[in-house]
Amino acid sequence: MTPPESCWGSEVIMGRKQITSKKSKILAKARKLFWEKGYQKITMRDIARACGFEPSNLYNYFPNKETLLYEVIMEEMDLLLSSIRQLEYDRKTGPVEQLQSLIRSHVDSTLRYRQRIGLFESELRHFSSAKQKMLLAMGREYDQILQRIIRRGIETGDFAEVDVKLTGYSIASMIVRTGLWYSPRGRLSRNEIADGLLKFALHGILAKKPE
Amino acid sequence: MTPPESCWGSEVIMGRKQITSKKSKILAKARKLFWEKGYQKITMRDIARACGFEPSNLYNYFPNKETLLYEVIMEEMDLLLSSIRQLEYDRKTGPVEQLQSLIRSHVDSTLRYRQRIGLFESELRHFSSAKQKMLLAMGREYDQILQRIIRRGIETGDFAEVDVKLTGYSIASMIVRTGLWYSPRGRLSRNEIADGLLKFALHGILAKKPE
Amino acid sequence: MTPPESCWGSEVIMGRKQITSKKSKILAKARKLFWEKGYQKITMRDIARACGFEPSNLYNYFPNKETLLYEVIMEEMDLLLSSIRQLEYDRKTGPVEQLQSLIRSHVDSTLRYRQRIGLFESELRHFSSAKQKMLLAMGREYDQILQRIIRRGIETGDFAEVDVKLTGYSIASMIVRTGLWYSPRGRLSRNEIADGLLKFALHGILAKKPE
Amino acid sequence: MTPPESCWGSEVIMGRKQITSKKSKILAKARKLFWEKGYQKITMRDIARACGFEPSNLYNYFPNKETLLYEVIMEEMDLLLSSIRQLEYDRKTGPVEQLQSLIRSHVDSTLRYRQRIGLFESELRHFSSAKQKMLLAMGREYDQILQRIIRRGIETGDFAEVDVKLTGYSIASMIVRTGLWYSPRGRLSRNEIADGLLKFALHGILAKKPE
DNA sequence: AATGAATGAGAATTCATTCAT
DNA sequence: AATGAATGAATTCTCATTCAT
Repeated sequence: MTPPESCWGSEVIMGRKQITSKKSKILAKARKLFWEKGYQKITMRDIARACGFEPSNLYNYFPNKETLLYEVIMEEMDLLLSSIRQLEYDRKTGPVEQLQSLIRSHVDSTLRYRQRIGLFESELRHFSSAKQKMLLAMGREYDQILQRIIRRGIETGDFAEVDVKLTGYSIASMIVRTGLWYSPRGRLSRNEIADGLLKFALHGILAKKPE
Repeated sequence: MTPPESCWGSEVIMGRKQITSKKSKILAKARKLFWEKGYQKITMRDIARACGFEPSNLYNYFPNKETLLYEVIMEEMDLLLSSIRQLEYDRKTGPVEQLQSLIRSHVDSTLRYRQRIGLFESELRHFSSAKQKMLLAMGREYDQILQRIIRRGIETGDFAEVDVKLTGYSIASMIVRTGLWYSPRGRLSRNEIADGLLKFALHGILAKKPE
Repeated sequence: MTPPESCWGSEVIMGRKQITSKKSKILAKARKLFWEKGYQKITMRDIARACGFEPSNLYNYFPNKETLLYEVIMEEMDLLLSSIRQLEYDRKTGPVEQLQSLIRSHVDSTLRYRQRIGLFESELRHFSSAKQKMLLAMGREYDQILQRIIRRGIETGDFAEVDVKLTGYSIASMIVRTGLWYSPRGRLSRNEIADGLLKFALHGILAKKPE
Repeated sequence: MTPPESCWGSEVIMGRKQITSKKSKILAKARKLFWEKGYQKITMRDIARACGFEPSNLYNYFPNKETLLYEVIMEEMDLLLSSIRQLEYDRKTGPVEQLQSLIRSHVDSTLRYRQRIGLFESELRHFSSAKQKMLLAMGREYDQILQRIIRRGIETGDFAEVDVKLTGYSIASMIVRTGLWYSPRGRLSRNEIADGLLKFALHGILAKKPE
């Protein structure tokens, strides 16, 4: 899975398109259901029914339920990471713009499917340790990218001397949990949310006291 | 629920048979387990074993597993709310101090039991609608208190004209998710975390440009 | 229990009145519940609650649930039998009047508590064989009395030469199942039902062809 | 439900996979057990064992135990009704013959499986109200047919002016409860029972007084 | 006479999964 | 690729009952 360069890679490239395209259809249905109700509450039957066939057929595509969840999460993380990886080595744009870019990508990724938080965090313990490692690695990569941006900002003098980790976690947390209250028909659009979060992350809440 | 004087009050009162003591012992065990592994993964047998008796005995105290979870969450929310409710009507201390106080209470409440996020959010749908309403009401009360502090800060000119809701949610999110990475033996103490979050919430990440 | 002569005997006679009176209060509550919902659906807790105390206390009066049912049934059968036993040896009244008397007693006994049939028949297999024997004996006694009336009627020439058993069972069946549809506020009173059944049992449904 | 031609019809039809055959085998086993011991005493394990597989497999055919019972009863009622429905519109045969026909059908239906009364009546409250309605409707249909025969008999002058409902219920009751005492090796055959009941229903018990 | 705590046996049901076809 | 039949392990929950007090 998870080709290094592009999140689209794996399924479009090759000859046996159909298998993979079927797989990704299942993944899409499963993703939706997992987000809506949570991994544990969704049964293989639910997923199969959503796909229009019988549960046993799922096992022609995925060895078990856990793997299904694993691939759902991987695909998502992959998507997110591939959209922010570039920031790491991009020396042209300043830290503020980088942060803005990361927040936008992450907000988008988060709010595309919403309704639940923690598909990642709260189900992590279901996985075999090999898969846990993979997932944690991707989580860490995200954290690294964000922290690197912060660190660079401090170096350039754009950012204050904050606790890098704490700040990184805080920013990520603000973003992830937008999924809890966001509604497509709500007061704020995704972009407005992203901008609002950026503003808060940059300036905090305090009024600028005029000297 | 909310005992009038102290959060420990109700069960310490002596004379009669400390009605709650057995129930609250069970709740304590259940709380620990739920936080550690998540509601779904914990069985009634697990809880009973932790209590030193057989599963069926649990049903002498709680009509079902859901109610057990409900009471665990209620107790926690109750504790948190009772420690920040006062802030609402406190006109003596300024918004910054109020925010500080709220963050400290919430961080403490969050990190007392840790290891899992979303015992509240992610399990909400298990509940009967009556219980959902109660829990949501408590969630809303928390939000109201936090937002009122922000609003007041804007009125007094201490805070900038931020989006009150978005900011409130963001602050809460930062706090709640500290549970994911906090470790009692980690680099940062609870107080340091609370202070770090406050600082970030107040000033954001941007360096103060000297005019 | 079940003293040979009178159905009132056991509890009124003696010194330790209170125990027995309490017992019979419990029996009364249990009877009502058993008739309403059936033996299996009624729990000891249901009965205890109806009596205003805790389940464990029931065991101070009855060794187990089965015995409770047993005594409920016995009391009822006893009542019915004691009101028809006399008919057997009564040579003064004719068979028609005897049949009338039996039907009235049985209809009354049946419709006092209604809503369910077969408290007797359908739960019979729950009992230990000793109790089964007792209950069957009482059932047989009822059958004997009814069949004796029929037989005597045939001898006197009042009744036609019917199959005694089949006819006896049929009459009893008609009576017992009135409980299924009888309502205190229905079109027919208990007496009208009893009279209707008697009339049907006597003349059948055929019109009298005038010769 | 009611197969058009014969009560065996639906499952014998070949070509496809005899969809019902497996279900109806289970129903047959379940029917036998329910009649023998009663709904409540029979466990899903009992039924599964009788079928030669594990309990969980039952749930591939019936969503729950209640539905199993429901289908057992429906099948039986259906069979009975389809054998007497025709009587309603048959103007050629007189009321006496119609009554005879109904009694025979019902006695047969009742004594095919015996040993218990009230699989219908006494378990009615287990059902969801939708199912209760269906079952009650079938019960009412039976009552209607029987009462219509009686009413017509009165109109033609064959029957006396009896209370139609009371008489209908009485006849049905006599029949239903034959199940309690009938034995295949007993003194009376099914036909003799049916004839005896008919005779009793027609003439009652009174001797014909010669004028 | 009454109760609270506890239990053990068992019940229905769920569900991921296997496997032959 | 797809399915129907079957399973086994687990899980929640029920309930009569016991027993010390």
